[in-house]
Order: sequence, then C-alpha cells, then structure tokens
Amino acid sequence: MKIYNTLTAKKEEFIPLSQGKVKMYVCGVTVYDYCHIGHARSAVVFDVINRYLRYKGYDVIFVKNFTDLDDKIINKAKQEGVSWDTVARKYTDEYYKDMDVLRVGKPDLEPKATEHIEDMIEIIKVLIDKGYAYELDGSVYFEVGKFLEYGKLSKRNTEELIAGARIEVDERKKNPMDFALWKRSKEGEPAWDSPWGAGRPGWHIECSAMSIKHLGDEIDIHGGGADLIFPHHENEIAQSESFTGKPFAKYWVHNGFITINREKMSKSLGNFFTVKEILDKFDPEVLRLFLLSTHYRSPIEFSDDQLRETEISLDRYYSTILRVNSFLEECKIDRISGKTQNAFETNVSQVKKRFEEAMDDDFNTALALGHIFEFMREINRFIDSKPSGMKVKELLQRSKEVLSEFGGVLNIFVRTPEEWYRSLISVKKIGLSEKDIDEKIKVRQDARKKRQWDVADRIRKELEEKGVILEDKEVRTDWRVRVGV
RNA sequence: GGCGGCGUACCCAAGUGGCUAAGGGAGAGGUCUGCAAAACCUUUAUGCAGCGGUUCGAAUCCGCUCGCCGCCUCCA
Repeated sequence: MKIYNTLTAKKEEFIPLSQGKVKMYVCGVTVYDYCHIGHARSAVVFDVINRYLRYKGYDVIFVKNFTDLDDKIINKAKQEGVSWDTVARKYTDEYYKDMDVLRVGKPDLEPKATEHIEDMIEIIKVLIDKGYAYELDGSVYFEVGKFLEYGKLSKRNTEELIAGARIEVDERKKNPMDFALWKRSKEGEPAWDSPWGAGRPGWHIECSAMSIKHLGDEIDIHGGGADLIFPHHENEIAQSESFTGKPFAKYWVHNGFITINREKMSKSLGNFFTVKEILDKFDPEVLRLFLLSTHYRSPIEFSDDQLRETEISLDRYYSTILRVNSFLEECKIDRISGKTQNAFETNVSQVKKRFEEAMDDDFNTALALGHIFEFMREINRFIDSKPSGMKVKELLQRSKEVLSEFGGVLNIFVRTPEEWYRSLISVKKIGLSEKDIDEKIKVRQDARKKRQWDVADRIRKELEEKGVILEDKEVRTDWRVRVGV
C-alpha cells in the first residue's frame, strides 16, 4: 500500500512503526460554527482512510480532536452574548449531527483541548527547560531558530518566511516567526493557572499534547486539511520533536480543498456552503459519494450541477440493485447457460482485486469507483443476457456482496433501493406517499390488463409530472424517483 | 517576491514511460417495449494547454511559454 507523504513530497510504501498497528491522529474542527462542506470533505476522507486500513487488517487507533478553546470561539461568544463554552458545546453537538448523517464513523478517541491544559503546561515547561521556549510578560513563545529542521514539512526556510511575513511582529519576540505556546489571558477571557500566570494555550500545542498523550511520542499518520500544513503542522513538529527528541509522525497526509468558481472555499471569502444547506437539497449519501469521486489530494470544484450528476450515479447503483433483486425473485432454475456466465464469473472475481489496487494506491477512491461502475455495467449486461441456471443466483448474490463490501469501506451503498427512493420522496419533495404511488400503480395495472393504454398512459404521465417514474417489468411495475433535476 | 500544485472529450474525472487514453454525465443512432422508462450496444480526444528536447517508445521525464489556483495571516 502506498501513501503520499507531505513530509517527503513522495508516494511511499506504507510501513507502520509497529507491524500490523496504525496510530493515526487527525486535526478536527474548531467548534465555533456549523460545518461547511470543506470540513465534511476532511472528515469523509479520513473516515475512509480509517475504514480502509481496518479493511486491510490493521489494528488502528484513530484519534481526532476538538478545538474547543480558541480566539474564534471567544469572539463568537461575544457576538452571541453567551459564554465561550456554550458556543463550543453547541457546535460540537451540531458537528455530531452532521457527521451522523454523512455516516462518518466515530474515531476511537475524541479528545478536547480544554481537557488537556495540564498536559500542555507540562510540555511547555520542558520546552523552556530544554531551551526551546522563552517566557515574555506572562506568555511563552517557541523559539523557531532553535529547531533547525523548522520548515521541513512546508518546504520553507526561516529567512523566506520572515521576508514574506504578513503577520504583525511583536518587537519583543526574539524572531518574528516565534509562535505562542501560552498566551496571557486578557480581562474576560478564559484563563487557567500556570507557572507564567493566568493564561490559555496557543493553538498548536494542543495537538502535540493530545497526540503524545493518547498515541505516544511517535505515530504513523498525522492528517488534516492542506491549509494546516503551515503553520499548524509545521509548528506541531517543532514543538513535539523538540519535546520528545523523536520524529513526531511518519506519514503526513493532507486533503485538498473544495473550490467554488475555482476559488478556495473559505469563511473569509464568504463562498461556503454548510453541510445543512446541501442536505436540504440532496441526500447525504450524494454528498459523500461526490466527495469521494475525486482523489483526496485534488481540489474539487463544487456546484449543484456536480451534485446532480453524482445523484444520477448513485441512482444507477440503486436501480441496478433493484434490478438484481427483481431478477433474483423471478429467476427460474433450469439449465446452465454458457459463455456469458463464464465471462461474468471472471468479472466478479476480478473486481475485488481492482478495487484493492486502486485503494492501495494512495486511497484512489475515484479509480475504485470507476471499477465499481464498470462492474455494475457487467451486472446489467449479465442480466440482459437472460441467464438461467443454479449458478446464476449464486453469482448475482455474490456480486451484491462484493458491492456491499466496497460500500462498507467507502461507507456508501448501505441502504436498500427502497430506502433510497423513500428518502428521495422527501428530499425531492414529491408530495406523494409510497401508498399513493402503489395505489396508482395498481389502478394502472388493471387498465393495462384491459389494454386501456390511454388510461395507463395518463396515470404514468400524472406520476411523472410529480417526479415519479414507472418501469413496467414482466410481472410487475417498479417506481423510482426522478433524479438529476 | 518566495515556495508548491494544476491544465486529459461538450462537462466531471482516473491514468505519471510501453497492449485499443478507465469510469460517470450530456449528445446522436440502435436493440428491447403496447408506447415508455430502465438496461444494453454503437458512436463522440490519431490525441492529453502550446512549443522544443530525452528515449526504440511520453499525457506520463526535462526545458521554455501561456493560463488557472493554493500556501507564505485564521482556515478542513
């Protein structure tokens, strides 16, 4: 299995520190607002990485933190006139709601910054003792010049950084790039006691403290959005490696951004969509599939049109399954058919290998999905060939199992076609119940038996206008909800 | 200014040295069907931003040019 490592800027063979075990830490969200789809992308990407590692048999410990103490939370609290921890709690709850509907699994541990203040203070103390940090008027700074490898992750040297620095320079700092480990709290801000007086931790130290505490000095994978590479992850490396004297993380994994009109989606530009906004118009599985249909490191251009296309793709999956199910119910067992079956059997046994090859290559979900859709065409082609015989049922059963196995890794394709269409009835605001539709179908079937085509066509058209499409099969009529509109 | 990435069909998107350049959507034609829908089949890039170079061989490596974007400040 290969993983692209930001640290070496190369795809590398994945060899965990301890055989068969993977320790993974991912930077989670700062809980000061609703999740936007960029947060969703990161969450979904690392959820899939976690699932695939487990699928491959690794014993994974996955830690993802909550930043529940930060300037943005404090500002939000001021705006809303509530306490900062009320803000943190509210948006933590909202985060969980969004993750649940997106079927993002829970990490093994979800530590919070506020629960690790003591751990952070301990690390800061050691960094001062070791000469990597200095106190200045109740705050503590990390001295970047003392960590010779500073810039190794983001491929920068300190002179360049200073030259291009846009940050406001505190003249008293030894070096403009030195960053806060501990900040003296101002009046009205949350504060904890420390050897340097009342204060609160800087942003970067929390992840070092939580990663080291829960996973140890050295871990296998450290992940997050590409915008965390600098300064957050660079600073984490500096602090952690100065503290432990060991390499902090072996593989650094970063997901790409979502763009809108080719620009990075961001809160400051105001061009963002929250997860909730999208789910008002689309089924959550559509968003999840959309996020996985591009490689995780590439930018994804977001638009409603793209989601509509994804919706059509997903519908292709469910309508294929619906078709397989119908076929299995009506399937007659008699003679064994020949060539098409052999060809299909080969496909069934090969698709798993293809899926794993794709995923082994730096979690190439886009390619993996390509194989899955190709396989679905094979299934449809097989059914079109009107196969018969004992083996047919078994092959189709196995095909469904293979698809749900892949679905388990990507955590899509987890519902029945019926559940999918039921969801679409409400997402697309069809305004009919399943019962209504079934009744209309029944009336229409009677008309069809009597060859009253005008009556049958009228009912079909009436349903179509509401977004329900009918499909006449040999012995029954199935319905679907129209997608992609 | 420094560093990095991207440019593959009408749209989205895999592919980073070697069989006919995956897959999805859209379009056109066909099979099936009472008619449809779905499905399937055929078709849509002698070419991968442009120009040079390396090589027996390049979308894939190297150089230059053009265009777009990101990071260097909080950010998933």
